[in-house]
Amino acid sequence: MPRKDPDASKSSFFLDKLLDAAVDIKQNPEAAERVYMARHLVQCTLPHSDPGNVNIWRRRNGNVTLSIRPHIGKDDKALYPYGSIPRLLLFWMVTEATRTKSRRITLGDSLPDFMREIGLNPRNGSGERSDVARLKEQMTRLFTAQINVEQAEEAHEMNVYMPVTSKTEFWWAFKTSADRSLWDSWIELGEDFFKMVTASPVPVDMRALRALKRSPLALDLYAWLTYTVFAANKNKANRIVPWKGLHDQMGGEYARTRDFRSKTLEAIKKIKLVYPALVIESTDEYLIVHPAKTAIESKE
DNA sequence: CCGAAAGTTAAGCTTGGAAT
DNA sequence: ATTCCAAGCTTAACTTTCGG
Repeated sequence: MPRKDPDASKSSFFLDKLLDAAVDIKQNPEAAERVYMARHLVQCTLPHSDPGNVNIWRRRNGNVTLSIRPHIGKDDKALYPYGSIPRLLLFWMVTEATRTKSRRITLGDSLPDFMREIGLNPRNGSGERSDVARLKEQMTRLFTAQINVEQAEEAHEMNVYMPVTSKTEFWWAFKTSADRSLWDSWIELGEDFFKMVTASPVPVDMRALRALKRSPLALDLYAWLTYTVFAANKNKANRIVPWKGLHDQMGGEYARTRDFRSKTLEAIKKIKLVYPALVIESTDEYLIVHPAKTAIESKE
């Protein structure tokens, strides 16, 4: 009873999931699963793919520069966090830090539960390409990295160098399913990193993250748009953002801003499915974000 | 602007072996 | 024999470049 039917079922599993999430979010706005991202990390973002063995990695947004100093592995290779997994981890870390107001964050006692919580699938094998293996790799890369924020104004310059974590303890018992618990695995966020991420958290909907998680660009844009709408509402005015500037802060590595622009507009189409209240205008030079309902109903 | 091509990453499927 | 994993394989998506 073979699963044949190349065309019908093939259409697009991923698109189905996106549409399911879109319907759910539209029909059940009150069921939002509120998670947070830090404002600074919304404005400057992580690499999409492995930058390879380079010394440092930078993103600039106006006079704020975010850089990442990677952990150096045994063979002297730079190990950057990249792709969607460290982004999902950051959403989780910021959310837990905000919720508990504590630098120490526990991972719970079950690895599969933890994975589901951050939007990964614990049951897709354990090979090199599985979520478990990639999660473990990206956890190491993210937790051992140092994130720096450099703020330069006319007569004033402020630099903060923040190790993401100061201490970690993991109990990976991967061998058999009975051992698949994290016991009391925990991480302790670096002091300054903790201050930064809890200073001004931006609330987003976990359901949207799960739907967009295949695209680092879409994840970044969704969080950024949520924040930008919030800022537009606050000023009661449209936010007018030059494509060039947006490209600098989250552009992946597109050589031409116009390529970045067209890919971003495609990603925004998907984001509008999970954030239907968005009102966006686009010109050759600018992306214009209108005041609108925020991605999440404000707390009562 | 549009679409094709090339290179990465994500996700599902298959297989083989160990444990029950 | 059946179940459960680990590992490998294949295909779908995504990112980036480039030329018409």
